[in-house]
Amino acid sequence: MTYPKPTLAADIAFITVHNAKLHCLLMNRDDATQVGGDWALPGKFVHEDVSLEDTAQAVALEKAGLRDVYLEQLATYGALDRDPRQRVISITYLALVPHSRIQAAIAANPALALAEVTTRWSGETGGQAQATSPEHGALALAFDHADILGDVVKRLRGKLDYSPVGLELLPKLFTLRDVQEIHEAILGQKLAKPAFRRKLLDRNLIKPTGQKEQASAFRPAELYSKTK
Amino acid sequence: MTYPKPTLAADIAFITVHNAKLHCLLMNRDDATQVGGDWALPGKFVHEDVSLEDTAQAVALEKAGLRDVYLEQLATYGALDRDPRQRVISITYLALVPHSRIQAAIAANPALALAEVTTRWSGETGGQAQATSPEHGALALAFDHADILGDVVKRLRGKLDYSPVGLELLPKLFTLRDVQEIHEAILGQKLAKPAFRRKLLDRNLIKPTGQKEQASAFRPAELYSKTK
DNA sequence: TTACTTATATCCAAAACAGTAATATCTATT
DNA sequence: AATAGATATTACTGTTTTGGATATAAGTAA
Repeated sequence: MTYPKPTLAADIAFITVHNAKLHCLLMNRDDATQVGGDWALPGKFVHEDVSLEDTAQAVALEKAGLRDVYLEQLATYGALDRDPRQRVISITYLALVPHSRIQAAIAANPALALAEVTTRWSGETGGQAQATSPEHGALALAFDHADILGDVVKRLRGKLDYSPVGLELLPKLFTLRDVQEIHEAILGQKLAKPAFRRKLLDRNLIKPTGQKEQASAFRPAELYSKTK
Repeated sequence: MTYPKPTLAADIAFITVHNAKLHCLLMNRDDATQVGGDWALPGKFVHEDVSLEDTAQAVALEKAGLRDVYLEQLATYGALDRDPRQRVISITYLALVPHSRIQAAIAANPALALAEVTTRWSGETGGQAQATSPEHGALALAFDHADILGDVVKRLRGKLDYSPVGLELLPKLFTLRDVQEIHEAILGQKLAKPAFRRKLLDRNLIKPTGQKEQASAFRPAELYSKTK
């Protein structure tokens, strides 16, 4: 059977938390025709002989120099006019990466920027997200990537309710405060410390290591690691 | 840019609850080459000039004669060898349809069958699902459709925790028992009646109509409708 | 009218939750 | 060495939520 096939792309939202704020890695588009915004999620086309997962990992490696990132499929976007030049269907992935790893990627590639992600809505319905970076200010997002980023935030918030989310965003050893900071950044609101501690520890997903936080100005917190 | 594009399909899991059991609409494949199983989720190829949502609704209309079904995107499956004949990437949708509507579809198309869906696993990880119909017994599922059905069940169960799921599976008027039966079918376990009532009513997603159930052998229950 | 079945409302104990306060521990300063 | 300051950790308490059981109401059928 032969018929006009649409073009398929895999785009990735590399998410991290920095300074208690949610951030996403964005790429400056140096296309000759700047259609619909200068900044976009890193991505590449899906070829016939490469699996989706491999394509996504290839994006991570080629665009950000990252190996073995935590990936999770988000959704597939296929509106007819999402790219005004040609029909492109985008399979979007969510990548959770510790800030330390993202920093290395940015330093190596000047087209990349780490933008803070904020959302306009407050309820449950979702909506668009906005990206802002210290160097470039508000970033104009290409295609439907503002909608996608909105869905990213929605997914992250939804997962926090039932799932031990956020550990992928942390290094091997971390304090309870680090975890709380991540949850607060994703939810966009402060959480009560004792309640958060209890819920986290009761799930038995992290375990104390006996080691203490280094270079603390005051009493250092205990370091935890994932139970595996 | 030109490169070898993969083929894209939209497949739909039409889900309904019948006799307190979870069911899915499956289609008998009459291909000359019966590769990997006789039964599959209804689907069609995605064309360059049709949106994903429209393609999915077209599947509903062409294969099952259903208009305006409730659709929700599930996930996109793109393993290299999921179809041994050629590379096909499947964007899978979940459709929730009242049993009355499904029945009409089956009567009109002999290639269709409504199969009970059961899962082997019990925990959280997920896994494959099995399809059984009274006429054909255990159905051999094509491609990775057993995995997809497993993800369908997982998604449905996950949504029950936080969302008013199941109302799409019911007619306009329904009893609280109908809703509970749907939840029990999805979760695969019995629920306590008073607790279920409270949680459901406290969410204010359904409202009493003052009307009574018809043709009940004993005391008829009150009929409810969605609040909108 | 009575037995029977199911729907609906009421009640109580157990568990989960949130918020506040108290204590412990470490650093920096004097 | 002692103390103040800041933060981590634990302990306590009242409130809310949950689950299960029970009681009451409402309808059908004999």
